[in-house]
Amino acid sequence: MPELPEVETTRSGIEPHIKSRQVTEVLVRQPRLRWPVPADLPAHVQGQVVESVTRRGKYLLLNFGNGTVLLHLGMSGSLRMVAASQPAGKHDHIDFIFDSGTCLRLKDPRRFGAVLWAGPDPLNHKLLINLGPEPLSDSFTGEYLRKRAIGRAVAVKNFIMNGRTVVGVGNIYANEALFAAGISPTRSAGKISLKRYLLLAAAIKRILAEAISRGGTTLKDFVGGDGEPGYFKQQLNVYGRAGQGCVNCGAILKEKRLLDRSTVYCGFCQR
DNA sequence: ACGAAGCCCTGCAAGC
DNA sequence: TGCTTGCAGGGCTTCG
Repeated sequence: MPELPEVETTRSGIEPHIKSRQVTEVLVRQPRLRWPVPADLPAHVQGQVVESVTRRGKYLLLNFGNGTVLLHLGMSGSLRMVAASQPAGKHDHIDFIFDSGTCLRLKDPRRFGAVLWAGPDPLNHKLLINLGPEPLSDSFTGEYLRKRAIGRAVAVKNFIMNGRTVVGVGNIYANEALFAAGISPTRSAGKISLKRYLLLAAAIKRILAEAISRGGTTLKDFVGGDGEPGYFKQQLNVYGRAGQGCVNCGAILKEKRLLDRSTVYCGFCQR
Protein backbone atom coordinates (compact mmCIF):
# COMPACT_ATOMS: atom_id res chain seq x y z
CA MET A 1 0.00 0.00 0.00
CA PRO A 2 1.21 3.49 -0.62
CA GLU A 3 2.92 4.85 2.45
CA LEU A 4 4.26 8.38 2.64
CA PRO A 5 7.51 7.54 0.82
CA GLU A 6 5.57 6.09 -2.10
CA VAL A 7 3.32 9.14 -2.19
CA GLU A 8 6.31 11.47 -2.21
CA THR A 9 7.97 9.40 -4.92
CA THR A 10 4.74 9.54 -6.90
CA ARG A 11 4.67 13.31 -6.48
CA SER A 12 8.20 13.80 -7.69
CA GLY A 13 7.63 11.26 -10.45
CA ILE A 14 4.58 12.87 -12.00
CA GLU A 15 5.30 16.55 -11.48
CA PRO A 16 7.79 16.93 -14.36
CA HIS A 17 5.25 15.45 -16.75
CA ILE A 18 2.29 17.64 -15.86
CA LYS A 19 3.69 20.91 -14.50
CA SER A 20 2.86 23.86 -16.76
CA ARG A 21 0.64 21.59 -18.81
CA GLN A 22 -2.96 22.42 -19.55
CA VAL A 23 -5.73 19.97 -18.81
CA THR A 24 -7.84 19.41 -21.87
CA GLU A 25 -10.18 16.81 -20.45
CA VAL A 26 -11.00 14.98 -17.23
CA LEU A 27 -12.57 11.55 -17.55
CA VAL A 28 -14.29 10.11 -14.50
CA ARG A 29 -15.24 6.53 -15.24
CA GLN A 30 -15.95 5.57 -11.65
CA PRO A 31 -16.92 8.37 -9.27
CA ARG A 32 -17.50 6.07 -6.32
CA LEU A 33 -14.26 6.31 -4.38
CA ARG A 34 -13.83 6.94 -0.65
CA TRP A 35 -16.13 9.87 -1.24
CA PRO A 36 -17.94 10.55 -4.49
CA VAL A 37 -15.80 12.43 -7.00
CA PRO A 38 -17.55 15.82 -7.29
CA ALA A 39 -19.60 16.03 -10.44
CA ASP A 40 -18.25 19.50 -11.13
CA LEU A 41 -14.60 18.55 -10.76
CA PRO A 42 -14.00 18.26 -14.52
CA ALA A 43 -15.54 21.66 -15.10
CA HIS A 44 -13.22 23.23 -12.52
CA VAL A 45 -10.11 21.60 -13.94
CA GLN A 46 -10.61 21.57 -17.70
CA GLY A 47 -8.63 24.33 -19.36
CA GLN A 48 -6.51 24.97 -16.27
CA VAL A 49 -2.74 24.73 -16.08
CA VAL A 50 -0.93 22.74 -13.39
CA GLU A 51 1.22 25.13 -11.40
CA SER A 52 2.75 22.54 -9.09
CA VAL A 53 2.24 19.17 -7.49
CA THR A 54 2.67 19.20 -3.73
CA ARG A 55 2.02 16.86 -0.86
CA ARG A 56 0.52 17.12 2.61
CA GLY A 57 0.76 13.88 4.53
CA LYS A 58 -0.42 11.25 2.10
CA TYR A 59 -2.54 13.70 0.16
CA LEU A 60 -1.30 14.86 -3.22
CA LEU A 61 -2.27 18.36 -4.30
CA LEU A 62 -2.58 19.25 -7.97
CA ASN A 63 -2.39 23.01 -7.77
CA PHE A 64 -4.15 25.04 -10.46
CA GLY A 65 -4.66 28.74 -10.78
CA ASN A 66 -8.27 28.48 -9.68
CA GLY A 67 -7.98 25.84 -7.00
CA THR A 68 -6.61 22.46 -6.10
CA VAL A 69 -7.39 18.82 -6.69
CA LEU A 70 -6.88 16.74 -3.55
CA LEU A 71 -5.88 13.21 -4.33
CA HIS A 72 -5.39 10.32 -1.91
CA LEU A 73 -4.23 6.89 -3.01
CA GLY A 74 -5.89 5.02 -0.17
CA MET A 75 -4.67 1.47 0.08
CA SER A 76 -4.46 0.39 -3.51
CA GLY A 77 -4.23 3.55 -5.56
CA SER A 78 -1.52 4.34 -8.07
CA LEU A 79 -0.84 7.04 -10.64
CA ARG A 80 0.85 6.63 -13.97
CA MET A 81 1.57 8.70 -17.00
CA VAL A 82 0.20 6.97 -20.10
CA ALA A 83 -0.70 7.94 -23.61
CA ALA A 84 -4.27 9.23 -23.67
CA SER A 85 -5.01 6.68 -26.35
CA GLN A 86 -4.11 3.75 -24.16
CA PRO A 87 -7.18 1.66 -23.29
CA ALA A 88 -8.27 1.94 -19.69
CA GLY A 89 -8.15 -1.13 -17.49
CA LYS A 90 -10.81 -2.34 -15.13
CA HIS A 91 -9.83 -0.16 -12.21
CA ASP A 92 -8.59 2.90 -14.08
CA HIS A 93 -11.12 5.27 -12.59
CA ILE A 94 -9.95 8.75 -13.56
CA ASP A 95 -7.90 10.32 -16.36
CA PHE A 96 -6.46 13.82 -16.43
CA ILE A 97 -5.65 14.38 -20.08
CA PHE A 98 -3.16 17.10 -21.02
CA ASP A 99 -2.43 19.22 -24.03
CA SER A 100 0.80 17.28 -24.41
CA GLY A 101 -1.24 14.19 -25.31
CA THR A 102 -0.28 12.41 -22.14
CA CYS A 103 -2.62 11.32 -19.45
CA LEU A 104 -2.36 11.10 -15.67
CA ARG A 105 -4.30 7.95 -14.87
CA LEU A 106 -5.56 6.89 -11.45
CA LYS A 107 -5.96 3.20 -10.81
CA ASP A 108 -7.47 2.12 -7.51
CA PRO A 109 -8.94 -1.40 -7.26
CA ARG A 110 -10.20 -1.08 -3.70
CA ARG A 111 -11.42 2.47 -4.10
CA PHE A 112 -10.24 3.66 -0.71
CA GLY A 113 -8.66 6.60 -2.44
CA ALA A 114 -10.16 10.01 -3.01
CA VAL A 115 -10.23 12.75 -5.63
CA LEU A 116 -11.78 16.02 -4.49
CA TRP A 117 -11.94 19.65 -5.50
CA ALA A 118 -10.58 21.88 -2.74
CA GLY A 119 -10.78 25.38 -4.11
CA PRO A 120 -8.02 27.98 -3.81
CA ASP A 121 -7.20 27.49 -0.12
CA PRO A 122 -6.56 23.73 0.13
CA LEU A 123 -4.60 23.74 3.38
CA ASN A 124 -7.75 24.96 5.11
CA HIS A 125 -9.80 22.16 3.61
CA LYS A 126 -11.41 20.14 6.37
CA LEU A 127 -9.37 17.06 5.44
CA LEU A 128 -6.08 18.94 5.81
CA ILE A 129 -6.65 21.62 8.39
CA ASN A 130 -6.30 19.35 11.42
CA LEU A 131 -3.29 17.41 10.21
CA GLY A 132 -0.19 17.32 12.39
CA PRO A 133 3.34 18.20 11.30
CA GLU A 134 5.21 16.52 8.47
CA PRO A 135 7.44 13.86 10.00
CA LEU A 136 10.48 15.07 8.09
CA SER A 137 10.01 18.71 9.07
CA ASP A 138 11.92 20.45 11.83
CA SER A 139 8.71 20.95 13.81
CA PHE A 140 8.37 17.20 14.31
CA THR A 141 10.59 16.34 17.25
CA GLY A 142 10.72 14.14 20.32
CA GLU A 143 9.90 17.16 22.42
CA TYR A 144 6.80 17.75 20.32
CA LEU A 145 5.67 14.14 20.73
CA ARG A 146 6.21 14.21 24.48
CA LYS A 147 4.27 17.42 24.83
CA ARG A 148 1.32 16.15 22.83
CA ALA A 149 1.29 12.85 24.69
CA ILE A 150 0.84 14.31 28.15
CA GLY A 151 -2.21 12.83 29.78
CA ARG A 152 -2.96 10.52 26.86
CA ALA A 153 -3.86 6.94 27.69
CA VAL A 154 -3.97 5.75 24.10
CA ALA A 155 -1.44 3.14 22.97
CA VAL A 156 1.62 4.85 21.53
CA LYS A 157 1.21 3.04 18.22
CA ASN A 158 -2.26 4.46 17.78
CA PHE A 159 -0.94 7.84 18.93
CA ILE A 160 1.68 8.06 16.19
CA MET A 161 -0.66 6.66 13.53
CA ASN A 162 -3.15 9.44 14.28
CA GLY A 163 -2.76 12.12 11.59
CA ARG A 164 -3.41 14.82 14.17
CA THR A 165 -0.23 13.78 15.95
CA VAL A 166 1.93 13.43 12.85
CA VAL A 167 1.07 12.67 9.24
CA GLY A 168 2.26 9.85 7.09
CA VAL A 169 3.09 7.19 9.68
CA GLY A 170 1.13 4.19 8.45
CA ASN A 171 0.86 0.79 10.01
CA ILE A 172 4.08 -0.62 8.57
CA TYR A 173 6.25 2.31 9.58
CA ALA A 174 4.63 2.57 13.00
CA ASN A 175 5.58 -1.03 13.67
CA GLU A 176 9.10 -0.54 12.37
CA ALA A 177 9.75 2.76 14.14
CA LEU A 178 8.59 1.44 17.50
CA PHE A 179 10.86 -1.56 17.12
CA ALA A 180 13.78 0.68 16.19
CA ALA A 181 13.11 2.85 19.24
CA GLY A 182 12.64 -0.11 21.59
CA ILE A 183 9.15 0.98 22.61
CA SER A 184 6.25 -1.40 23.17
CA PRO A 185 3.40 -0.49 20.80
CA THR A 186 0.81 -0.95 23.55
CA ARG A 187 2.41 1.41 26.05
CA SER A 188 0.30 4.43 26.90
CA ALA A 189 1.49 7.49 25.03
CA GLY A 190 1.47 9.56 28.21
CA LYS A 191 3.77 7.18 30.05
CA ILE A 192 6.78 7.42 27.76
CA SER A 193 9.76 9.58 28.66
CA LEU A 194 11.15 12.42 26.60
CA LYS A 195 14.33 10.45 26.13
CA ARG A 196 12.42 7.64 24.44
CA TYR A 197 10.32 10.03 22.35
CA LEU A 198 13.56 11.52 21.05
CA LEU A 199 14.52 8.03 19.89
CA LEU A 200 11.11 7.46 18.36
CA ALA A 201 11.03 10.72 16.41
CA ALA A 202 14.52 10.03 15.11
CA ALA A 203 13.52 6.51 14.08
CA ILE A 204 10.46 7.76 12.20
CA LYS A 205 12.54 10.35 10.35
CA ARG A 206 15.31 7.93 9.50
CA ILE A 207 13.01 5.15 8.26
CA LEU A 208 10.90 7.47 6.11
CA ALA A 209 13.90 9.32 4.71
CA GLU A 210 15.64 6.08 3.78
CA ALA A 211 12.55 4.81 2.00
CA ILE A 212 12.16 8.05 0.06
CA SER A 213 15.78 8.06 -1.05
CA ARG A 214 15.51 4.45 -2.12
CA GLY A 215 12.24 5.19 -3.90
CA GLY A 216 14.06 7.55 -6.18
CA THR A 217 15.83 4.61 -7.73
CA THR A 218 13.33 1.78 -7.32
CA LEU A 219 10.07 3.50 -8.22
CA LYS A 220 10.90 6.05 -10.85
CA ASP A 221 9.08 4.70 -13.87
CA PHE A 222 5.79 6.51 -13.99
CA VAL A 223 5.70 6.73 -17.74
CA GLY A 224 4.21 4.45 -20.33
CA GLY A 225 3.41 0.78 -20.23
CA ASP A 226 0.30 -0.79 -18.87
CA GLY A 227 1.74 -1.85 -15.54
CA GLU A 228 1.76 0.25 -12.44
CA PRO A 229 4.47 1.57 -10.21
CA GLY A 230 5.40 -1.18 -7.78
CA TYR A 231 5.65 -0.26 -4.15
CA PHE A 232 8.86 -0.55 -2.23
CA LYS A 233 9.98 -3.93 -1.09
CA GLN A 234 12.01 -2.85 1.82
CA GLN A 235 13.80 -4.42 4.69
CA LEU A 236 11.24 -4.96 7.43
CA ASN A 237 12.35 -6.02 10.89
CA VAL A 238 8.96 -6.74 12.46
CA TYR A 239 6.03 -6.10 10.12
CA GLY A 240 4.91 -9.36 8.55
CA ARG A 241 7.36 -11.34 10.68
CA ALA A 242 5.14 -12.50 13.56
CA GLY A 243 6.28 -15.90 14.79
CA GLN A 244 9.76 -15.41 13.42
CA GLY A 245 12.87 -14.48 15.33
CA CYS A 246 13.71 -10.95 16.46
CA VAL A 247 16.66 -9.64 14.48
CA ASN A 248 18.15 -8.30 17.71
CA CYS A 249 17.66 -11.04 20.29
CA GLY A 250 16.17 -14.00 18.44
CA ALA A 251 13.01 -14.14 20.55
CA ILE A 252 9.79 -15.02 18.71
CA LEU A 253 8.03 -11.85 17.58
CA LYS A 254 4.49 -11.45 18.91
CA GLU A 255 1.42 -10.13 17.13
CA LYS A 256 -1.57 -8.22 18.47
CA ARG A 257 -4.35 -6.20 16.88
CA LEU A 258 -4.46 -2.53 17.75
CA LEU A 259 -7.41 -0.67 16.29
CA ASP A 260 -7.81 -3.75 14.10
CA ARG A 261 -4.34 -3.29 12.64
CA SER A 262 -1.64 -5.92 12.65
CA THR A 263 0.91 -5.06 15.32
CA VAL A 264 4.14 -7.02 15.52
CA TYR A 265 6.77 -6.50 18.17
CA CYS A 266 9.47 -8.10 20.28
CA GLY A 267 8.45 -8.58 23.90
CA PHE A 268 12.05 -8.34 25.01
CA CYS A 269 13.51 -5.53 22.95
CA GLN A 270 10.42 -3.33 23.20
CA ARG A 271 9.25 -2.14 26.60
C1' DA B 1 -12.09 15.71 24.94
C1' DC B 2 -10.85 11.29 24.39
C1' DG B 3 -10.74 6.54 22.78
C1' DA B 4 -12.54 2.82 20.34
C1' DA B 5 -15.47 0.83 16.97
C1' DG B 6 -17.55 1.08 12.36
C1' DC B 7 -17.28 1.61 7.69
C1' DC B 8 -15.98 1.91 2.76
C1' DC B 9 -13.93 -1.93 -1.04
C1' DT B 10 -11.89 -5.90 -3.72
C1' DG B 11 -7.70 -8.88 -4.62
C1' DC B 12 -5.78 -12.62 -2.80
C1' DA B 13 -5.04 -16.79 -0.10
C1' DA B 14 -6.76 -20.50 2.27
C1' DG B 15 -10.16 -23.94 3.07
C1' DC B 16 -13.66 -27.16 1.62
C1' DT C 1 -11.36 -27.15 -10.17
C1' DG C 2 -14.38 -23.94 -8.43
C1' DC C 3 -16.69 -22.13 -4.99
C1' DT C 4 -16.91 -19.71 -0.28
C1' DT C 5 -14.82 -17.45 3.46
C1' DG C 6 -11.63 -14.53 5.76
C1' DC C 7 -8.29 -11.13 5.76
C1' DA C 8 -5.77 -6.94 4.62
C1' DG C 9 -5.97 -1.81 5.87
C1' DG C 10 -6.10 4.50 5.62
C1' DG C 11 -8.41 7.35 7.88
C1' DC C 12 -12.74 9.68 8.30
C1' DT C 13 -17.08 9.27 10.96
C1' DT C 14 -19.85 7.89 14.59
C1' DC C 15 -20.71 6.37 19.11
C1' DG C 16 -20.06 5.87 24.03
